[in-house]
Amino acid sequence: MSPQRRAGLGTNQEAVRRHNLGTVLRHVHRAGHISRAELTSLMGLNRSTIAGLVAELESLGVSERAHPVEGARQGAGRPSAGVRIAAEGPYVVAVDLGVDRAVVARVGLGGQVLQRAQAPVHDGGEAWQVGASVASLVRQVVADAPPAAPLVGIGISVPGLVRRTDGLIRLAPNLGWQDVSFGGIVLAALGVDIPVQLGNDADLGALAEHRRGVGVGVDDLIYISGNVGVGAGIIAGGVKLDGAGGYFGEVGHLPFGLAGLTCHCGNRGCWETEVGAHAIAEAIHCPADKVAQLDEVLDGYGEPPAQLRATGTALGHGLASIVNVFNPRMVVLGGYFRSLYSLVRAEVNAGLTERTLPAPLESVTLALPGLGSDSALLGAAEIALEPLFVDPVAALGTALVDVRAGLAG
Amino acid sequence: MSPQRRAGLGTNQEAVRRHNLGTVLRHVHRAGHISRAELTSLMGLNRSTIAGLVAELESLGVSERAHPVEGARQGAGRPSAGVRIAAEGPYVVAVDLGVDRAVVARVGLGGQVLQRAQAPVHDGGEAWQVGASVASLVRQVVADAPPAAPLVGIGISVPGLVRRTDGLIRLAPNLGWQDVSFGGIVLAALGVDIPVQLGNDADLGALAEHRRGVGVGVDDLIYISGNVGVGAGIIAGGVKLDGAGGYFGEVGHLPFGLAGLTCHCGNRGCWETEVGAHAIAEAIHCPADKVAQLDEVLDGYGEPPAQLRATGTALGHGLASIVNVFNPRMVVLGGYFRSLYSLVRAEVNAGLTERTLPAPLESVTLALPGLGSDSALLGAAEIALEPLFVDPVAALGTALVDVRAGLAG
DNA sequence: GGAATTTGTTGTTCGAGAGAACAGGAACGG
DNA sequence: CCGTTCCTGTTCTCTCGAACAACAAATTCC
Repeated sequence: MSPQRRAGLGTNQEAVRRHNLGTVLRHVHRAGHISRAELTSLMGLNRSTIAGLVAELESLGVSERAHPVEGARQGAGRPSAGVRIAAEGPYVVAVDLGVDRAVVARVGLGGQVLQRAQAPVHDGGEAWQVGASVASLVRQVVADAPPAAPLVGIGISVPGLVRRTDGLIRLAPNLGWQDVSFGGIVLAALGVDIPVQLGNDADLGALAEHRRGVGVGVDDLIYISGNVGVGAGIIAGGVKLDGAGGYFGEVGHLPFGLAGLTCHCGNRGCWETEVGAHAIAEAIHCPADKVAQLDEVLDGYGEPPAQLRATGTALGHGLASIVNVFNPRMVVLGGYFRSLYSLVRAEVNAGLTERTLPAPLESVTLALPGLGSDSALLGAAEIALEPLFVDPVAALGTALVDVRAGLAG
Repeated sequence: MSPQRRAGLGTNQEAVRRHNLGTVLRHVHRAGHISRAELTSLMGLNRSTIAGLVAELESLGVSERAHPVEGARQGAGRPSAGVRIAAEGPYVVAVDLGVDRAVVARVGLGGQVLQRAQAPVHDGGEAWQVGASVASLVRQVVADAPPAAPLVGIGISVPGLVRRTDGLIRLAPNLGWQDVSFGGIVLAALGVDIPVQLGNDADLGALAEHRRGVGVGVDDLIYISGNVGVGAGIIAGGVKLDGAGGYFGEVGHLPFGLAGLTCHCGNRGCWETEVGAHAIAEAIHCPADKVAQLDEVLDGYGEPPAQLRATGTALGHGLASIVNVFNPRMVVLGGYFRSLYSLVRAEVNAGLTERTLPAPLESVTLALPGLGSDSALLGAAEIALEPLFVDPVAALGTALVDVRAGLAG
């Protein structure tokens, strides 16, 4: 699931080709439209080698020749031909499973959302019901796709703990799920067998912001997600961290709460009891049935009341500990923290500065997501696309070619 | 400093050879004595390719042909010739800078300590004084080395924050240092210019235990070091985490302390105020001048007094949070925690079990260091050896060949 | 003792990237 | 307006490293 290669293996020449082909595609995916000259300098390979790789990608139907990139290089010399994602190229389906709604999108190489659909998800719905409605959304989203374009896979963002090895949803408290094989359920509802990847919403938010959001070029970042529960996704050295089981970054139960309130996990003083959605909702007397739309409620405020300012300070203090431990260059505040931070920015910053050690403080920045509320969705797309960058030929081999017929059921 | 390759680069054929040669050497280093047949299956390369790589390593003088490995394979077939570290092969010097003493060792490929020396370090000593005495220890340790053997580099373990980019010691509270370029000081005292690597003691402990200690084969582990201050080194996915500046894993200032004692960092309730050496010393009425030997004091106890049992519970509770966040497969308790854990194992385990979430708890193990008190020292050796595994030819090129003459000053 | 099995060795093949030579296309300078 | 300069795409050849095949060597098993 992670892009890390197995350590200790040797490299044969087939692996070289695979890696280089995948890396070219990764660059095209990142930039959308890039010149061959840029590819040569980015990858440090010879012009002729790049030409061969680009030609192979074109023959695979994933990229196509394009006009030179606008405003690329100023000066003399022959302009370099562009490479861009093919119009009828491969795509994936991304699913963002929220507490109250599911968003499904068709996302092409390059990270563009080509089509989108959503539907409400009933609280406490059974997994197979949710799976059926997700499958129906998938069919909608895929209906207008070019017939020749292959479907590479499905990526699903889940608000809960996802086991790394097999994508099993171990625990999703806000969905009321435990040990649910949601990937299999969706595939069964669709009646196909294609690669499915699942991930935690905070992890995927971090991945998306790192690749396409405010965190582009930032190799050490943390994405804190407020989505009823509080979680973090961590990118360290440019790599998404998973932990032994896939549960890396569960910061919601760190005991930052001085009041010592009891948490649903059984312990006391968890950070979630201070800055979790339910805690905030209670503090500002927000009705319980609107907790899922807490960000909209917060956006409605002009001036923050004192309770929110105190929450902002608590958020800043908690972030200080997180920064001390993870030493990130950037912390992205996602979910309802996005709205909260806009309201009480001063308090959060003060709380952070007050408690962070000097060394980690000097290089860290707080930021809002560059992808708005689509972070997790686009992160789901990224993990579904990942096989293409590891081995384009193999990934296209397992892709679903005749999508309409395949999903007709 | 970290073994991660720069992302986005292409692989040319020169890089392939470099990588494969380094990987063979890495395996020989790890195993000490390994058969060529094992190398072929581990690396997935052809027999003849491995033969060529091994021949090159032999011609470089880093490995030599050996008898077949004892008790390797049972069954028919020609026994596979062994590969082992050359007797007069390259070595490094490892330095473990402690609070009260410096240990210096000559360490060969394969991780064997070939020679060792130590000297007390005066509390509050100036960096140049410490540097001079370290340099003198280095000369001792190198004196009996085979004259043909090259010195690849120096690795230094420091109890403090080390900046990743240049190895500057940003802050070492227990040495009273701030912004000290200790690597340069030692090199100047030696009068040579060879590669020097510095690292935090907990980080290096984690690295060593992962490669040569209890954590062999465990790709997600945490090493908690108790050395006056409390810190953690984290290996995730088989890679040591550094963070943006190199300060990843500073867990000593997480606010786990319910009593809310004031810490030297200015905040309240830091974990160090509960399980730090000074806190423990105070709790058991240990004289202040023996804090540096806290482990020996603890080893003197037969039955733990109540105060230590409470400390054990606090340690367990803190570890629970750490396990929740980092989701490791193993937690190694180093420094004086080694002695403490042996005394109050039950309390630590109970505290951990009580507060860890079910999912991360089910896969985690507490362990004692497999390398005793040499973890940080051997970790320092590992980072000094690392260049050899990235590019053996280049690393041997920058190595010091005529060591006696070079260090004669 | 012969068959089976596994490995080391040697020479050849194959494939991917590097490099050189040439052509194409634009900006620049006069 | 035209030649120069600069950079890039294209094509062909070269080089190098890994794979492959065939054979020899060394051990176990029957």
